[in-house]
Amino acid sequence: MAGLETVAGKIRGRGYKVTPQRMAVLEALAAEQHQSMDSIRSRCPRVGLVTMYRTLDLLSEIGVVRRLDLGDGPRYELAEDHHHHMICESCGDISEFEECPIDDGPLGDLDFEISSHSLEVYGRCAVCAGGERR
Amino acid sequence: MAGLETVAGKIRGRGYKVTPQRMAVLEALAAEQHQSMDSIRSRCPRVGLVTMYRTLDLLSEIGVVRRLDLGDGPRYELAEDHHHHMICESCGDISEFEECPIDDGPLGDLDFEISSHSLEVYGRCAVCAGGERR
DNA sequence: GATGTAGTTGAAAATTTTTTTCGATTAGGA
DNA sequence: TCCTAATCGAAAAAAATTTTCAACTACATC
Ligand SMILES: [Zn+2]
Ligand SMILES: [Zn+2]
Ligand SMILES: [Zn+2]
Ligand SMILES: [Zn+2]
Repeated sequence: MAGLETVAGKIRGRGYKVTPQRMAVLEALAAEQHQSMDSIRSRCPRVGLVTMYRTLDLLSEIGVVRRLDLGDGPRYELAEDHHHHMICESCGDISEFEECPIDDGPLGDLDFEISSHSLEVYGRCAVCAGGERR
Repeated sequence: MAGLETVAGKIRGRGYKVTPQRMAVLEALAAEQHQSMDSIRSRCPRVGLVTMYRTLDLLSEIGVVRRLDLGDGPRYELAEDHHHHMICESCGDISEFEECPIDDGPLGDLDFEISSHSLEVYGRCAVCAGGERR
């Protein structure tokens, strides 16, 4: 995982200040991927709600954090490695996978300059799919 | 495009009633894909806000409508054909493409039972990319 | 066509989520 | 140590979504 030191440097590099609140949010994010606002908040009760919103905005802007829209409210995660999500519609579990069909085999001629993308698959996780043999 | 008659049948088939409000929302949706709540509402001013929310929920539930999360607020579109979206971060234009890397080449072993997926690409549309040769 | 009823509607109010204000506080350079 | 622009957060405002509940209506049945 990219040390928080590195992130601090990125923040300063952009002319922003490294504050205890920002570091607290980063640590909260480092504890677990794709957390909801409430989850993050409960991990750093000292950080005010407004600051929370602003911090997540700022971190997203400088590319350190990624905001996700997985169906229920917004979620956030550290934008370390590129990956995609599998959302279990049965138990709500969210897991990740690295394989990327977009990077692997480029799309045909879309006449569009792609800078990023997101891919989510919905269905049932291994546990919920139960013992049912494939 | 799947006639609205068909949809009416699907609504009745699920035990729901076909009301003027529901048909009005469907017609509004048929006018244009991926519309925001406001856009849909302006196309059927007679339908109350609460009914609007409930109708979109119901239509999503029976699979007639697809709710999209493309960055700005939620958007809705008729779930006719399978396709994906290209969102221009410069002008905000949203366009579609049929090519589907997930259906084409299945993902590796994910140990996950996929029932649906969504894929969005962000970047600059042809217009915004300007004359810049590839 | 008239009747009964469960499903539906929407105004108002309650909640929840996000943004704006603005005076007090602070990180970090000089 | 000083200074100042950046930041913080309580409070209020605004926006988005949901709940209530009494009146209304689609439609199956008679
Ligand atoms: Zn993730
Ligand atoms: Zn990818
Ligand atoms: Zn679309
Ligand atoms: Zn697809």
